[in-house]
Amino acid sequence: KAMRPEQVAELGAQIILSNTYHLYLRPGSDVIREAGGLHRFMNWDGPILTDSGGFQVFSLADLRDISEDGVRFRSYIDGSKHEFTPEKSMRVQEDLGSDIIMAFDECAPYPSEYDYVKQSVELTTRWLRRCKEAHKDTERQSLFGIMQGGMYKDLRRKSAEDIVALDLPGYAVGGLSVGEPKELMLEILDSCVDYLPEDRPRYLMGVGTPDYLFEGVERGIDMFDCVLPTRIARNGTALTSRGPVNIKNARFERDFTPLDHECGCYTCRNYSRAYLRHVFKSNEIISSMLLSNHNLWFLVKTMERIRKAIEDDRFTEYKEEFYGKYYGSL
RNA sequence: GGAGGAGUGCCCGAGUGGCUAAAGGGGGCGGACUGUAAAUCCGUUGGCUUCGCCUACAAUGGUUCGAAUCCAUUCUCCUCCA
Repeated sequence: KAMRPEQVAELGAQIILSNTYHLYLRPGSDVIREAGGLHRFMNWDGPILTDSGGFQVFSLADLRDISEDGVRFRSYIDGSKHEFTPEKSMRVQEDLGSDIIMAFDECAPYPSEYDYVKQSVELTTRWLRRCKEAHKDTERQSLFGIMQGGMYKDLRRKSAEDIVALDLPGYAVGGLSVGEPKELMLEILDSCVDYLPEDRPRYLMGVGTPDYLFEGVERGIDMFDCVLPTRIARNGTALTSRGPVNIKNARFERDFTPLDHECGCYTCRNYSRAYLRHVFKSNEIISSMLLSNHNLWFLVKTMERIRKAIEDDRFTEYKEEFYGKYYGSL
C-alpha cells in the first residue's frame, strides 16, 4: 500500500507477498488468471509469495467454521458464503501464478488449550498432505509447508517432523507473534527452528519488528514478512536507527532535521520531521508514501547489513551495535 | 425604522428546571498496530491544594430549595420588509 512496485524494487526488496484470501474475494482469482497472472496484473516481475488464506481463518475468526474438509466462511465484503479447502487454496494460488505458494493451515490463536492445538496441528498436517497432492506445477511454483503447534514444544516438534517428512522446497514457522510475550515467542522459536532442514528456506511468518528480525536470524530464520512497516507508516510511526519515532508528536513541529540521520532513503534525503508531521496531520497521501518508503528501506537495509555481518562473521557485534542505538535514548 | 430568528466548552453542534463540567463530531495531546477487513483503532481534552472545591452555556440583574434551560434589560449576529 502507498508504494509503486518500482519503488519497492529500488529499495532492494527481492520478493513481495500477496494474499490468496483477499485476492480470491476481490477481484477474484479468475480475473487475475485472465489478466495473465499476478506478476503482470500488478507489474512486479520479481518473485511473489502468496499466503494461503490460512491466516485469515484465524484473523477473521468470527466469520468462519472449520471442519476436516476445510473452512466455510462468509465474505466480509458482501456476506456471500465460500469454502476454502487445501485443494481450493492450491487452485487459487495456481491462478495467481505466484512463485512460492503457502500451505493452507490453521493458525491457532493465543492462548489456546493443549488439546485444541494438538487437534489443530494434526489437521494442518493432513491439510498439508492434501496441498502437496493437489499441487501440480512444481516446476514453476514452490510449495512451502507451515509448522504450527502454538506454545507447546512437543507439538512444535511433532509438527516439524511431520511436515519435513513431506520433503518440501521450504518451510515456515507459523502461529507465532500472535499476541504472546516476546520471551515466550523466543523460547518457542529456539526450541523448534532446528527441526527444519538448514538447506531449505526457513520462513518466520508475520514477523516483524527490527528486534524480532535479529532474534529470528540468530535462531536460523532466512525469510520474514510483515505488514508492520507499512501499517505503522500509515499510522504515523517511523522505524529509525534510534528506535521508533511517532511523527505525530508535538515535539517535531519545528524539527527540521531528517527522520533518521543515518538513513539514506528518499524520504530522509529530502524531507524533515516537521514536514512529515505536517503532511501526516494534514491527511496528505504523501505521508503514507514517504513513511512507508522509509520504513521498508530501513528494514531492507537492516537485513542487508545482517547478511553482510554474517558473511564477515560479526553478527553478534552488529546485533549489539544495533540494539545499543535502537534501545538507547533518542 | 419594522418583523422574525439566533448567541453553548478551541471550532461545529445537542441539550428547553434537578440524573449537566454539559451528548455527538471536529481539532489538540498521547498511545496501540507483527502470515493487511486498518490513510484504522483506543485513551484523553476548564482550573485547583482533585474521595472535595472553584469557574463555566453572550453580559448583567431577577424568579426558584435548584437555572445552559424561566423572566427583564443590554450587547452581537442572521433573514425578511421599508
